Amino acid sequence: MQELNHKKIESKWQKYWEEHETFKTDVWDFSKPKYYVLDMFPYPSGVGLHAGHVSGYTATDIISRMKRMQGFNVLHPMGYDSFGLPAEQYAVTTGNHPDGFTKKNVEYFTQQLKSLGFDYDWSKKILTSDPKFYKWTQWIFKQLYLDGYAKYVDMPVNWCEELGTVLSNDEVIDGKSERGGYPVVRKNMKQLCIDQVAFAEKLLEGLDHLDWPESTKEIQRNWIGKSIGAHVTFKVADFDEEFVVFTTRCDTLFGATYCVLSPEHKLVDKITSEDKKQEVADYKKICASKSDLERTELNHEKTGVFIGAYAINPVNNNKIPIYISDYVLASYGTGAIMAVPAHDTRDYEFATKFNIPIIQVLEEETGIKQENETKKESIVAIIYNKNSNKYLTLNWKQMGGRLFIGGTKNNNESSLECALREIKEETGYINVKFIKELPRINHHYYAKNKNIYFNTDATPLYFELIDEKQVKQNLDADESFEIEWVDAQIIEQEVVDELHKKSYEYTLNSGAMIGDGIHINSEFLNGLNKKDAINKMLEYLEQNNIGQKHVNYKFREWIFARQRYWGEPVPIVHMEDNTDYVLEDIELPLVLPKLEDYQAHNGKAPLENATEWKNYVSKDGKKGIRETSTMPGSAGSSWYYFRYIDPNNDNMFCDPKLAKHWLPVDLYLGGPEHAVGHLIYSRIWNRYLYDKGLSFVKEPFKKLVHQGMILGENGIKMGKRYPEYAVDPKDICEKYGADTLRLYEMFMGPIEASKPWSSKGVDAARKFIERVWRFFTNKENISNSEVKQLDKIYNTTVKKVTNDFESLNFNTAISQMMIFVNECYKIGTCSLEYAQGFIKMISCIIPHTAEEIWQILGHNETIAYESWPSYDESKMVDENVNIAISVNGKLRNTIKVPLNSEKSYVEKLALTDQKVSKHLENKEIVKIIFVPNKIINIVVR
RNA sequence: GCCUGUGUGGCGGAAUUGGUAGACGCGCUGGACUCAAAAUCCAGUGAUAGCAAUAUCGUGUGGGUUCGACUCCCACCACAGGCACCA
Repeated sequence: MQELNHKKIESKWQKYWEEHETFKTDVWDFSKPKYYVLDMFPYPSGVGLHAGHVSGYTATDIISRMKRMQGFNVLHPMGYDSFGLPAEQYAVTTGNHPDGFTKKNVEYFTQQLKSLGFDYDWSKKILTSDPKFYKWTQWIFKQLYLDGYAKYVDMPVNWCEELGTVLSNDEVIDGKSERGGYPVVRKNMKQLCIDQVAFAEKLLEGLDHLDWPESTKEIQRNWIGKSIGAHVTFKVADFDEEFVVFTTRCDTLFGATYCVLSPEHKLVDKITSEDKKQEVADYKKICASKSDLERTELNHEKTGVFIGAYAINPVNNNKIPIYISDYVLASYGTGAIMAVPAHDTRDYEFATKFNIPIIQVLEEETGIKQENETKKESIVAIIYNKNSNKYLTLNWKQMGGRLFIGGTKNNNESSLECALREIKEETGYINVKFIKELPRINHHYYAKNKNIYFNTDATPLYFELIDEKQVKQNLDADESFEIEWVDAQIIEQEVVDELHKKSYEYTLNSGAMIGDGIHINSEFLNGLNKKDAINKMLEYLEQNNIGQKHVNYKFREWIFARQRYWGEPVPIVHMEDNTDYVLEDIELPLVLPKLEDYQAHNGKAPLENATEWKNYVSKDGKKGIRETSTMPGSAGSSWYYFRYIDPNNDNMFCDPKLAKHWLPVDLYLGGPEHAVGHLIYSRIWNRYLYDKGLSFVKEPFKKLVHQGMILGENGIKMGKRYPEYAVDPKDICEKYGADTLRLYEMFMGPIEASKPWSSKGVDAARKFIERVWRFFTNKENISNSEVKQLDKIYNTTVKKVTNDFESLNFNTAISQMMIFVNECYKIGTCSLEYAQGFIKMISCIIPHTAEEIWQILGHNETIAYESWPSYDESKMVDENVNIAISVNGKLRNTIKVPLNSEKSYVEKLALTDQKVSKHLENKEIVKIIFVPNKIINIVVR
């Protein structure tokens, strides 16, 4: 028997596959069902593959190998997302064109991927920075532009005057540029954008049908941020002006007591009163110098300025003040809101700070509504003692349990007066400090002592105790309770009355009532719940022409231009006559010119320096300047999955017949970090092409799986911080072989989980491969006749491995294969048939070793196209089966009985079993539960 | 704060239409082989008590449903990821 020499074997088979073009896919062969399995293509950095790449690529490799053996025509391609920052940096620092740098890295990457034995069809390799590829990136962009989805839009950006450039949010710190510390302001500028909002609804709808991780779908939904509401128009008092607000709660319009415009709102300057001009200008200045990040900072106390103008509430014609505040974002909705402090936490905060009236228009309802109720108004007073951290309660014992102070209002008495009176009468405390009034509650209850059903409008009030001073109580005859100070825990456990419980809950929240309830103070909405009231109000708004239903998205324009060199040139020319000209198809690709200086100076795009290149003269002699921004990194990756199918087509981005056959991608694997970037952009581009009839699927990626991170042996992310714990796949490959690395990474745990590296685990993987090698290359172990003892384990293994591979549970598939090998060792022999079946399965994970064993077993051809093993269910069941006997759910013994034994038979054995019967002594058997072939449970008393 | 996910031996991790918790691997212990070691093969290995048979406990915490709960329900805690004044 020969030694397992991984270096020899691996290079031998890699050479074989390459020479025989084993994995070349004939995309025009439609005779077999297709299977398209795709990895997120890497950025070809100089450092090469890391351990995380290997786990993802091995997973798709296993699937593609299995599918091929199952008779699918498999497409498993690889390429490089080769435009982008590191190559740009290289150009800037060395002054060399990034092309060579990229080519070198691509070569290094490809060689590494080949050394891992992945079954990529390298004839389909693509590079996004290759003019042959980006010709079509430009072409698709052109279609987007011609169809109006790509356009120049005026939008607010972070502008730094000194640097002369636009900065992204994370490049701005404390209102100053990260580099240089120059002031940054928000400014409107023309930007080349793609209107992704136009696809929002289709993107949301598409998510429902995708086999993707729920978390990723949720991230995309949040990102799109759909909210259904209404636009409502407010007129400005004393001006011939109006503004529109977006609200999801138009049912609360009667409670709108002020409006807020974002400081950037275009109406602000027009309607600000003379005496407020200075204050408003100052406030606007402060806001402009803040970045988005700062503006949305946590625990940021509300600020704002009254601008001296009033709006007219369109439903009741009330004059309400207009403020500006940075809690209203210019970029969301209409940049203006109606504020309903009673039912919105932020508005409540603002209103209490600026002493703006709060009108409650929704009341929660507690208790059960009855016929013939007596209406009344009442209060609930909650008193908190700061010093003891306790609340004052009245313990009514059998008469009603633990309550706060409650009482009915007298005529013309305010809630506060009533509360103070009741506190004094019932408890004798006189020095309490009023903190706040909480939302009113509509409560139904039955008063036993009076035999009356009441419906009370109850106002909870919150007080703090100033001192312990008490006067004599003044109780009615039917009032009998103990006064007790208790802590929050007791309140939560013992205050069960719905009204009092709810009142207490309100003390814990902000003063705004967000929940559902019935409308009050709202004229035609009174008595309706939230949903009905929204519908009725929408009807009213539309009838009276003051608003209409509106759907709003957080999703914004996708800025599609960067002031960088190493990206696709935008095929647009700004002509002398101020028109924009899009290049003809024949003028594509618009090739990126070489430059002497690749740096962006003063925020100007490097291509500004390409003087010759950027000056454009059309056939008929018209002059213009080319767009000098380049496309963002995500452009090429938004459609590359098309190009793999037809990489050399010069007439089209992809032949429609091929696109129709091969898409969607059946399995897409890559890191979760692309959840909202690449994975949304790809869906948008595909959806656009679908609507245009150029793609034939609504969604490009049918099933998506994210591979988890491989952590260092210390459980921390590999990287610069702990270089001693970083693992380079190259070293493992060298020392243990690619097969060991592949097997180990698949055995570590579930593919989606992040898991720590273990060098012991690598040893174990190598050990298992050697164990397989030793057994199956030893001719004495392989029998030409059947080995019946292996029937059950073999068939079970084939079934489990097949299913586990299919669902990407590679760790459990491997463990099952280990069980099979253990069994082979135990028995000492294995039939040729089973040995071959086993080697076929494991060849997906350790292809080099498996090919070699396959050859030793007597084959001349590659194992890659052998048919996948099948299994026989009937051979998977034993004649006998173990049944667990439990007494009151506790396991007492297991017995072996014939398969499908009757209950009566098992019951008799169970009851007379020695180990079991002693647990039955002196007990009465209540019942016996029997699950065939599994368990029998005897219930005793 | 909100959304999503996770929580099981010394470690990586199995097991969910509710039915023998801890598969498989690592580590550890013992045995065989060997002059010896490595490698290999075999056996054992959740905790506590006990010589043992065995008993009790045990899937983040506390309750609940059930003959029976890692699995279902309620509340809470911890960690990870995402969003965050989105009207």
